[in-house]
Amino acid sequence: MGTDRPRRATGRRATLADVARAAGVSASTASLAVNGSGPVSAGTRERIQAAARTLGYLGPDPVARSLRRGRCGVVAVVVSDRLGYAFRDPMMAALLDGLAEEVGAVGSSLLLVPTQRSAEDPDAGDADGGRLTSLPMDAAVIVDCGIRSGALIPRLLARGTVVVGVDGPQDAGVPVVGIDDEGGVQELVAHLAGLGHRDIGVVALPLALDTAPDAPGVPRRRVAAASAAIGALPGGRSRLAVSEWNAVEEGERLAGDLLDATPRPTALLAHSDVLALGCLRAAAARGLSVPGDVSVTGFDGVDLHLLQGTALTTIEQPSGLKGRTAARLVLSALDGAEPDSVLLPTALRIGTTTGPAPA
Amino acid sequence: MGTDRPRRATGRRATLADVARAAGVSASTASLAVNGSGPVSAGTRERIQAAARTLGYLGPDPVARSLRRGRCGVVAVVVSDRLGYAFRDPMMAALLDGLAEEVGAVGSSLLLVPTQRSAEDPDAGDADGGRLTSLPMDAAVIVDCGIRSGALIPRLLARGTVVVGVDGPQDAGVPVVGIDDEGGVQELVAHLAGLGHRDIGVVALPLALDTAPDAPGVPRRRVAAASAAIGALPGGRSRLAVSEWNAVEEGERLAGDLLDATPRPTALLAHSDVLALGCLRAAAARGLSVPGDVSVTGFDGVDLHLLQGTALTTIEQPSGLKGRTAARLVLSALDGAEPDSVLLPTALRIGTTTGPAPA
DNA sequence: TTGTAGGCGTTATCAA
DNA sequence: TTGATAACGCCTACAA
Repeated sequence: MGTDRPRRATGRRATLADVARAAGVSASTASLAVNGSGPVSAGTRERIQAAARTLGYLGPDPVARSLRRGRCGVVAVVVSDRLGYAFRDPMMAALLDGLAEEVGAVGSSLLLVPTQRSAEDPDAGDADGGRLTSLPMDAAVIVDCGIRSGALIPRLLARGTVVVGVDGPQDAGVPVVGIDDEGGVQELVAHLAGLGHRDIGVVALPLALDTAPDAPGVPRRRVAAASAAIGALPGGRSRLAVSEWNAVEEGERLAGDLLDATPRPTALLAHSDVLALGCLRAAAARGLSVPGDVSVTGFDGVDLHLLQGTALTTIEQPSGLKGRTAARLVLSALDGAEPDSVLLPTALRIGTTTGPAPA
Repeated sequence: MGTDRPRRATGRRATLADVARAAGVSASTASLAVNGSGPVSAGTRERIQAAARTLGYLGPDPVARSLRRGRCGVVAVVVSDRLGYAFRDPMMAALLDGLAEEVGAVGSSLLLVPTQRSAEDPDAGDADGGRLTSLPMDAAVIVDCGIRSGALIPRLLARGTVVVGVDGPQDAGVPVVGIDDEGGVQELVAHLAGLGHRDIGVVALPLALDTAPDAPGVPRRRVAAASAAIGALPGGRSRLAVSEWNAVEEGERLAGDLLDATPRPTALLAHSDVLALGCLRAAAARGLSVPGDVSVTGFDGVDLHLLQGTALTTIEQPSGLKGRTAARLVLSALDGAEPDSVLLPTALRIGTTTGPAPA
């Protein structure tokens, strides 16, 4: 457009300089008065405040202040581009809630940054479309489950942005808040094995959105752990179905495929509660009883609000705490510390969806 | 671990001026080259790019650019402080998805701003804790359902921020994307009345978080419409239970109270699908069959992933479209237009949770 | 207690 | 095609 006038036609908004001029003081004094950040005599302060009111001055411009201070009060959260699905996962809801609570306590807010849709080459330099690095932010939290991080993290770090991972990535030089995924899967398999299950269908989180194979993220870690644990059972057999995204519909579709196979697996081990809910629906749609005909396990321990006293057997993880912990790592890194990664505890929660393998 | 101190270790990050100096050109030319926003000779461009690479220049600083341009590429979404619950509402998920999609198309992102927790006086000047007006943003989308807006909107407008409402507030001088709440409730009541229901329990969204009574938001509008419509039935009787927040647990608690009363209402009209799910759970917990003993209706038309072929009777509203529409209003207002409010269509969807009133 | 000076990093304007 | 200049609005040493 060319006109050097970013503002509205109605004349510009009052600025601190205007206030200072009107009050007959210098801009620096006005700044002190407005921010309460220095000694100002009562009379001067009042004159300044009066001038501010008269001119309709609404406080310092956030952008200008950010430029000057080097901080803008924004923490980015990099999530899957499938926002609609990401938000429908109660585990993500709790995570965001925890994050927002902690960063909000210091006056910062969360900037939601979906990864680019349909990034062909995840390792391309602009896997993030250049967008992430052109938005104002003090720090970025990478929620690894469902993210192709590509060259994102190095670029953010080079910029001086604080980066914290959730559930990954490992070995990227950033602190990560995570859980023992492998341990959790092993517990589930052991539980099923104890009930006599040998033929287990695995409904996995989307591998396509995982980090690179050599630095596996949540989906690959859980898949590998499940294959290994099931394969180690005497007579153990696992069949893998990989979802396109973490959604109930996907769980239902994949579980349907697995349950229609012959012989039918006696248990389904889903890698999220959301996928597990889909498994339950698939079983119900086929008239199969749970756990009579087939056992189902999830992972996350969120409240799915299942009807009639059904409780999912799952691995509980502290999602809200995860968010709060990630926020604390962010804040301490912004304070100049170099926080270490954190591993949070999980627990097997046995519900009503697992039982003895049918004969 | 390791040596990741890309920040202050070697001094400041490379700036455009550094690149220009290294390439032996002026800052303005460097800017043109870096942004591709003007005529630069091939040779000069290459020298500049080489210098940028050498110095590790990563592109313009977003904050400085924002200050200069007067735009920062951030659209705030003001939501209930109960983020954990807000996000667990599939209707909010769809709304955010739609919003993110449209604003993302022009390179902007969403800034999540929860309203202040426990604001005593919603009309106080700093009902937003001063936070909203101290964060960088080009526009704000106020999701009215569950928000005390207080003095927020006037303050944002005074700042020159574009403001768009979703579901309200009416008459605040900002364009609003909404639906016909009253019409929807009336359709539901008519449907129930046609099935013989006269004694109807109403499970309402949190009024406490509503806008001022004289400019009612979604909760009050739906409550008023329900009272009026039920009261207009011959022999019609309504009982009201108001939730503290929009969550399944709340619906369950309130529906429990209503169902335990004598005489028991023959139908529950919940003002959101999430609350309705709670109603279904409460009925199940009491061994009441739906719709045999009690009918249940919701509002929103989201997919609750109910088990076993249960489908909620509800009012469908186009949540994703709502988000996309709000985004379009934002973008056109940022372009200098003065967009009008939009009313989106709804439709009654009859499921399996409503049936004839028991004798 | 107040004012002066300088700069945060970028980009629009205009002249060369 | 390039460069000099001037903001954008604010804040903080430092000086008075």
